[in-house]
Amino acid sequence: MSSISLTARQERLLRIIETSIDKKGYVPTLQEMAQAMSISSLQGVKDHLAALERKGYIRRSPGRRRAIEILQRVAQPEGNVPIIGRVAAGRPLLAIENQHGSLNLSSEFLGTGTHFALRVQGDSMIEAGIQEGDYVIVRQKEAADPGTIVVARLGEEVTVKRLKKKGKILFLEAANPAYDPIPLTQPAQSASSPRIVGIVIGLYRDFEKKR
Amino acid sequence: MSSISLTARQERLLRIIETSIDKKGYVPTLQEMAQAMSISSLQGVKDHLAALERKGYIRRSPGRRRAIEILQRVAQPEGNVPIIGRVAAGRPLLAIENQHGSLNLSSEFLGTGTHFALRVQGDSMIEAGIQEGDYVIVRQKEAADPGTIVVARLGEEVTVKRLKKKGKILFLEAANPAYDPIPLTQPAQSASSPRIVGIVIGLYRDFEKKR
DNA sequence: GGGTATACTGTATTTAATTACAGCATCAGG
DNA sequence: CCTGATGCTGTAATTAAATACAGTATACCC
Repeated sequence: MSSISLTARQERLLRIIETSIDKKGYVPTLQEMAQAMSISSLQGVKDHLAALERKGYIRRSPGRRRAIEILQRVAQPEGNVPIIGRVAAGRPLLAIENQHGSLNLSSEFLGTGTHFALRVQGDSMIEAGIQEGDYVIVRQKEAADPGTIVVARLGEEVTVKRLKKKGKILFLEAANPAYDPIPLTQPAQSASSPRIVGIVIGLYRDFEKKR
Repeated sequence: MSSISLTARQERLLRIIETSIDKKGYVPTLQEMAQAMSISSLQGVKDHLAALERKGYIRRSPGRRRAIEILQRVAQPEGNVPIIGRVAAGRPLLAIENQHGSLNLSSEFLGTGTHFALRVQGDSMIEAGIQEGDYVIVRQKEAADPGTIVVARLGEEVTVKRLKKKGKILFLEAANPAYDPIPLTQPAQSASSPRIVGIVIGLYRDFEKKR
């Protein structure tokens, strides 16, 4: 899945082309790309395109107008949620380590913010209707309201829990009574203390292939 | 949501443009459209484009090449699942009456066939982890294997049930024991007898806005 | 039965957009 | 310190593709 890396300018150009296709439905002209890149000469754009083609990100049809096909995207298209295999415990943002594919949801379901999907392991949320193997759709956020189902990081582990408030202390509670609630210090006192990563806004279950 | 209807030829041209954008990422030329439509003159294509623009389906930028923006699609893009409000009891295929939006899923989750999404009403499948308000993703099919969760039509009603086999007779069984199993005659004897509409291949739950 | 929309054929013209050519500056690697 | 890649400027030439113009035929509506 890894591929030849792009320079900053090359990546910017590819993003410009991707955006135009997503928003308008057609490929921009060299002139438009030059303007968007603040380049006064078309040759500069051509050079970047040649580099993108050489690196396997696009395919051009020489001579023909508007004929740039994108083979490999750099930006996620709108509504595309990456499915994450493992979540790294780096601070302050999550590093998306293994991307196991993607789920596409209409933006009316997503709302604003950065989203990712996570495969649920274990049965800790079975009473909330979340089963093992389900994909939870998560919006990245460091804070949440009590009652919300959140994704939290506990050391190296990432779990799905319900946020509860007892008195003035917030707890991460599993829907399964076999698990003990975990107190949440807020703001987090150390790098290793429990931390909210995001809130669960959706769930997808695949009845066919339980991969 | 209703719009000015297209003639057969106009609709075909719009589909050709949509397909090119979906598959290649760019708009076809008039020459390519003419070839795909089996028209030898470009003027014929231009006339159709003018009609499509007049009816509000596309927007063109006069003089500029490749500049056709689609404002209203006729074909669902790949992976797009319409959310159905009501399912008409017409035979033999379902008539999609009210479209309440759409859900977009990567084709790796969908597989082949015609799909739609349905909002679950009632708690008849609560023990299978399907809750009221969930969207079930359905692949249209008239037959299913025992054990599968299916969508079936019972008179004017459409319900989600599990297909069970007892001896040689197939039953539609709710996961909730409060409901009685319904025997399924196969093949269906009359227009009003229970009929399988499709199989549930996925489920989406929205935790945010319970619309 | 005249007016308007659809659905084309065929050729000529124009131009939007790509390509070509000639150069220059910077930086990293061997 | 030479070589190759990146990252540009600027002008001229070329051409892919849209436009323009002139017709033809059918069908429907008032």
